[in-house]
Amino acid sequence: MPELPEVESIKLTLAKNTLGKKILDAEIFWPPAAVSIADLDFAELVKDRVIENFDRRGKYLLIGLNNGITMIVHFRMTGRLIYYPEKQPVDKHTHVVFYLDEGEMHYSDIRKFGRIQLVPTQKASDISSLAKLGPEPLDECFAFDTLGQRLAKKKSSIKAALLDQAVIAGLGNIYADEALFRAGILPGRNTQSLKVSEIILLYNSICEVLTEGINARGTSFRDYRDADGNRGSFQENLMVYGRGGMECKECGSLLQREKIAGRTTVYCSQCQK
DNA sequence: AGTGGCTCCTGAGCGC
DNA sequence: TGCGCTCAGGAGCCAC
Repeated sequence: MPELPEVESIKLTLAKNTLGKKILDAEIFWPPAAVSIADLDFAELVKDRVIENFDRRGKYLLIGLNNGITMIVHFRMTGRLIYYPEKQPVDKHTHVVFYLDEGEMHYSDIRKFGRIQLVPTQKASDISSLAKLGPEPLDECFAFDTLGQRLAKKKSSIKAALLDQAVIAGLGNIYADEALFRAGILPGRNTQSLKVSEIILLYNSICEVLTEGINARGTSFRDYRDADGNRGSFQENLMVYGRGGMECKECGSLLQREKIAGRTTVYCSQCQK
């Protein structure tokens, strides 16, 4: 499931392949995936437009076109945006195809949760899903005290707080569990109970796990692929996610699996306090 | 402001 | 082989 490192990897591979290319046409095979502006036609709005820039906010990918329109992509669970240099047949999960002046860009999504939404570029940061996002964890201005201040306002479990995109943008179930393991903090701990020393550990763990995730070109636990169709490799480094009932790689005790904040959460009751 | 439940979806994995 | 069940989950929404 694309979280921050995966979306960043898609952004980089897609930019490498499609920056400056023109969209000759778009074909929509499953209309709910392609959200247009008001009642304007999606394909008409992107047709004959040049892909000008790429950006990312949290788990959202922003693709700027030269007519003042931005495509905001959220992949949710199984969304993929893949560039093919040659003509590529569509399959049952292909929802949108962008025909470029060189190659094709296919949006597919098995579970149909993801969306490509068109917005006027000037208003992109105002749309509610982007406007409410918390800070980017890898921005230079994001310091541990920023994290501390934002956590201080929460009264939930630390796991719920990390998944809350308004607190910090880009973490999902995988990197939240991994960051908590590295910080040695139990996911069910109330946010208010965290000491400053633990928030510093957590801050460092979040930055570390996301940076390593990006360097590994993402985690391909199951479905994730970058825009070249390649898998990432961070799944090899996972300490807890998807390892419930298995031995902790640090201490050998059995990893616990529990629903916290409605999400399957894996942790080590020995290494995390 | 918090939690829990529901919704959107399909495929994998399991028991029988 | 195949049926039916459960599970996976990001985010928006609603009720409490």
